[in-house]
Amino acid sequence: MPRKTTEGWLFDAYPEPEGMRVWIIERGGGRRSVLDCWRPAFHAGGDARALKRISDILAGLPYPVETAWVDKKELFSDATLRVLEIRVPVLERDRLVKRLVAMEFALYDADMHLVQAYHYDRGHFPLALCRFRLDGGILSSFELLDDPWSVDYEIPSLRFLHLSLSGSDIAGRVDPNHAAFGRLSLTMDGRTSELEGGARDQLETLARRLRVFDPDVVTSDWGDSVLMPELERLSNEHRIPLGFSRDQGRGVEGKKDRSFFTYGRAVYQGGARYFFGRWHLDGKNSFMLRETDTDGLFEIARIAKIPVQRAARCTIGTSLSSMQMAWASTHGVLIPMEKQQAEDFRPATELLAADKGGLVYEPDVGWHRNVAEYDFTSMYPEMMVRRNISPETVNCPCCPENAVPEVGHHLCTKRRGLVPSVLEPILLKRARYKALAKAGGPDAASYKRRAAAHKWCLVTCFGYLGFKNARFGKIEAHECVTAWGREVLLRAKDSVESRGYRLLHALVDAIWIELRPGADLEELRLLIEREAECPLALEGVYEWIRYCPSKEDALSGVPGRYFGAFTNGELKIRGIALRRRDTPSLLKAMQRELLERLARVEPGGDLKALVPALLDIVSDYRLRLREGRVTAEELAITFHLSREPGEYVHDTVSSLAAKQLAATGVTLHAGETVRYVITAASDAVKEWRSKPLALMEHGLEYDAKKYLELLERAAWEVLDGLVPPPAPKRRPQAVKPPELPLLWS
DNA sequence: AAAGTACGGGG
DNA sequence: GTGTACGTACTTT
Repeated sequence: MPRKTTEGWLFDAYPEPEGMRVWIIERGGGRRSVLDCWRPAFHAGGDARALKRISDILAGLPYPVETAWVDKKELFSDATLRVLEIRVPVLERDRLVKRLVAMEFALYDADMHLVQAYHYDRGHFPLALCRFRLDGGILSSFELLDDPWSVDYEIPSLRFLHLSLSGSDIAGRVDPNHAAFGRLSLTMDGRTSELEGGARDQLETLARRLRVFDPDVVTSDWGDSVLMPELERLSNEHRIPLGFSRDQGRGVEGKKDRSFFTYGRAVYQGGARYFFGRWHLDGKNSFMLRETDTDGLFEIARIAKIPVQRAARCTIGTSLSSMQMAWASTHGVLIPMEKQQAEDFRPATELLAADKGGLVYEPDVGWHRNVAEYDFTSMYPEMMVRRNISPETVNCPCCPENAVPEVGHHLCTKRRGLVPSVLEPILLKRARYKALAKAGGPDAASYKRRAAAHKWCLVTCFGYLGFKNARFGKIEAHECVTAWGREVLLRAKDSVESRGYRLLHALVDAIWIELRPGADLEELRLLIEREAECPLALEGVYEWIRYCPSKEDALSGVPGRYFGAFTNGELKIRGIALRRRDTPSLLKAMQRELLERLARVEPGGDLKALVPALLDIVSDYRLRLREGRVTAEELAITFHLSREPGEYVHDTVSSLAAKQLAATGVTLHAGETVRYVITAASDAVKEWRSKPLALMEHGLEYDAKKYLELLERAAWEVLDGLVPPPAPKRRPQAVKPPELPLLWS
């Protein structure tokens, strides 16, 4: 058997009966697969009797089992436990674990994703550069030449092939679920070609291109939900194997589609299609790809040790979980099968104090000039790292004196927590990427996307602490974070006000200060940062900023609704129609035009002087609506289904649009998106009230009166406070959108 | 008046 | 293979 060493990147890994099949992209360009005879380990604890019973079961298994006694740490108690380490063939683990769990044995490290467990155990990660020692087809050892925390790692030069359906995005159709199956397009080396001929010819061409070009990555639009399933069907029907997997012995693995809830909204994920020895990445079914492209995706795969195809499709919570498990695994800490920690009992009064989230002030409603905004950078992760907040460090038996403000919890000072240990390198790496991006250069954009990927990890980490199903979550730890966050903001407020500045607004991790002439911004920043004990950055100085009033009560403000222009002319907009996905793009464009005009005011200039120009803008849009100079695209309302169409109780224009689509045979899931136009908002015939773009065959029909109403509302949202309030008519509140002739004539 | 429903955030 | 916030605005019944 030939022995050799080769330098290359660990490209793919998946289980086989004898171990892990590993694909390597060699520095010289070769693609080869080898077998790593690895077996996963899990651990069993319990008393002597229980372990004896396990030994008996293991002895009766028809395959080889390795066992050893090892000492491991139990995370929450910090106790050392002697446990039985069990190693079995990869493909046997899940069945054995299921059997032992059913017999109520205490198992650890037993339900991790197998490929992730492989990476933790071996100490490598996806896309790691290694020197591999090969013994024929066997991977006998390797040397890691890479570091997941390095910022300037090399990525192998990958061959991409992009698959899409032409005609799948036509006429505002959101995805091909709602359109006919189009023609297949291939893009390689920047050249796109449409496949010609009937299904047979197209399949043969595709199979040939895959074979000849041999891509490492097949990217697609809607590959998971539509393209791959359809190609599979055709491939079976015409008996033309496509060879998507580079591994000749493997087909394509399918995962079922699902709808789930996250951040209070439904998400629909099309069933995944995984390849072997090659990747399939569906750009339309991956949050990470959409947000951060392959730069962020590879970054996540490397630090979370999750295979790239999977990292593309899983939520960041899963990636974060993996980082925590990797940390536990390398630090000899036992990983529980599922979340077992119950919430500690607390008296009702404490619960009340602890349940508050971030601190929120009511802004000083109105238009303001010369305002500085400072943000605490990564406030929650910073608190976790700085204050050592982790599920196992909360209310430890040893440090009652290290109290957390308000909530009645305390934190350990003796033992470094798992969560801060995992977060600290992420915070540092993100800061390095941000600095590199700021420095410019050819890779600046790539660094920026990697920093964005890290940002998502940091954002998620806080939420995950309070998630009841998280393996390492604990609600008390979550409460400590928000409590410290509130303390930081309170200190900042005191710090600002004690220097005689006026605080206009404060929101979780941001503060807005009315500046005095000659104020030293950096001095102020340092002062607040020192007193609040959290890193602070100047977000910018506003030439003007408006805090919008509540529409229920014109005298009170809404914390998250404001817009302003920085002195450099850039806009920051929050909470108004322009920011909402369900606002027609026509109205977004109008609001943006108004705001951009306002942003061009000369320093210290009079905003009210711009009113005539602003009213002209509104008039133009109004006229366009009246004269029909608008497209369906501009009027379309994008609407996110929170349930299946049939489950809606009320017939809103949105649910009616969804129901119409469903009636034509389109299966819509919670979490999917429908775009529609309001055709006749109050028509007695409900199906005539709105129309999905996908069903729009003839000319555009729209409810001009309704859209004009929405337009006035959107215009008013920006202009309120600059133009005189409309005379009250039947409705007494001055904040209601004005009647047309009164204000705009 | 009450209940149903959608949205944002982070950059 | 997983975060069912939480407050506001608007609509339907």
